[in-house]
Amino acid sequence: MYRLMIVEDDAGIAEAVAERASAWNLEVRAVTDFRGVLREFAEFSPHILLLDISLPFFDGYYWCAEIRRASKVPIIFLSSAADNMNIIMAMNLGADDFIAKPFDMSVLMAKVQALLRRTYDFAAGVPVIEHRGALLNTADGTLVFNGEQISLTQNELRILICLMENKGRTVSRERLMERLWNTDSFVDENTLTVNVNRLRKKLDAAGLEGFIGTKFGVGYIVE
Amino acid sequence: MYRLMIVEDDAGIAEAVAERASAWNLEVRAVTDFRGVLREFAEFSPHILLLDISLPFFDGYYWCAEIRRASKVPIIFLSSAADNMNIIMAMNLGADDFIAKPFDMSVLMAKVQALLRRTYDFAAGVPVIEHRGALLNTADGTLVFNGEQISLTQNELRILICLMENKGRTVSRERLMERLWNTDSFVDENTLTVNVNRLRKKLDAAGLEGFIGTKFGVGYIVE
DNA sequence: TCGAAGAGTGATATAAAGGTAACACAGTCA
DNA sequence: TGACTGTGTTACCTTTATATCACTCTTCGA
Repeated sequence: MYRLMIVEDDAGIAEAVAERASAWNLEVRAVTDFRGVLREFAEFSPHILLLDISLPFFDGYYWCAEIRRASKVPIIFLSSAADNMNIIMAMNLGADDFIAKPFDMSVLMAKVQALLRRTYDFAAGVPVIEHRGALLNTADGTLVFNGEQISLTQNELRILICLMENKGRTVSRERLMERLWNTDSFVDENTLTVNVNRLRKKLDAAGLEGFIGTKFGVGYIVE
Repeated sequence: MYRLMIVEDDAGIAEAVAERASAWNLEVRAVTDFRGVLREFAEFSPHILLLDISLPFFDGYYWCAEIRRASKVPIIFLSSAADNMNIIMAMNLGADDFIAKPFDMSVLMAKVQALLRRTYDFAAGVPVIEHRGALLNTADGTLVFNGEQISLTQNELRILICLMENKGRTVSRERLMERLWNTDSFVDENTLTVNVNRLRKKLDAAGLEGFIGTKFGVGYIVE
């Protein structure tokens, strides 16, 4: 089951989208704290994100840029200011689509489906990332390798998702910190180290030695 | 270099797109045989496909469905018939986006780039410098040559970036000193020598002998 | 209410990177 | 050629980044 997160200050629209998306069998979270978007994003870890541009406190462009620092999650902008400049700006910030308000709900849903399909592979109905024969199901947070199931904690799962979403590339410790604990609560840097360590132990025990590599002075990598 | 294929019977549009896409460093094929779309598709094997809906012989929906039987290539529809029903239909056929005619060329290009990025991984966009077949990934400090990966330390990376950005020109030791240690802390001049030495050893070991040359009394050069 | 699991903290251990000094070697010029 | 200066090489030491371990605190359910 895919998770959809919507950041939209018009409660009417947010509600309508939520209702319709639920009908499409999507789990929906409508953000209401427009200062804590990053925290909610990290918590909910959606498979797709709908972003309004005009928001209280910070605008959609800001959140898009922030989120793109740590995640490749598909992003669709929803905005009444749908002139060419805004569209181009959004795309350059890493957005995947741009829908003008008011929009037809069926069109939105069709685009959401298309983007989910594009991102999480055509055939599979489940968002699964594979590497070295290990299958990470990002929907329910299970890792399967060699027929055995490795159970991960929240923290371990988030770390692994972030690394596997970016496999082949180094993910900085800073990014992981942001993704796990969003700046409001000050968490020791070492806590990340410890959590990576715990994750590695589980992977090792399952026969996945060296699954997570260290790039000294930079971060971690799965490759 | 990505290949873009456009299926469009208005030669003016096709040409304009081809021109603009070339400027974006895309290889372009404009289909002219509207019965042999599949053959041309197979021949050219594009990374992305732009499809008009109203075409001679068969319409864009037909080709989209045909192509989707064998390929997951990203498809963007271009059409003047951009009502909701058409959009939904296109998306359900496996399209990735739908752009109404007439369209702004910059918007089209932004969407093409976004879709290529989404489909062929975000890696494109990471600043990479090339020389003598060696690729320097400035984001995570790795140098790839002959299939093997050389990991560099912070200092080594900075030196190499500075030299490769100025390839063909001699970079003074003074300038490297400035770039590595920002004047506030007084660092021995020899430290630079040592770091260059360490970098050279890694390059030599990877088969890149003489990658960094010395200009006696001036500085270092990559050429 | 007890115990197990998850999560954060601090202390300490280890490994990697960076800096320094001593000396060797190479270009330059009288 | 020999003195001088710039650069290369090596060994050693300091600093910093990461790993590991032991402990605490919280939550949650039996």
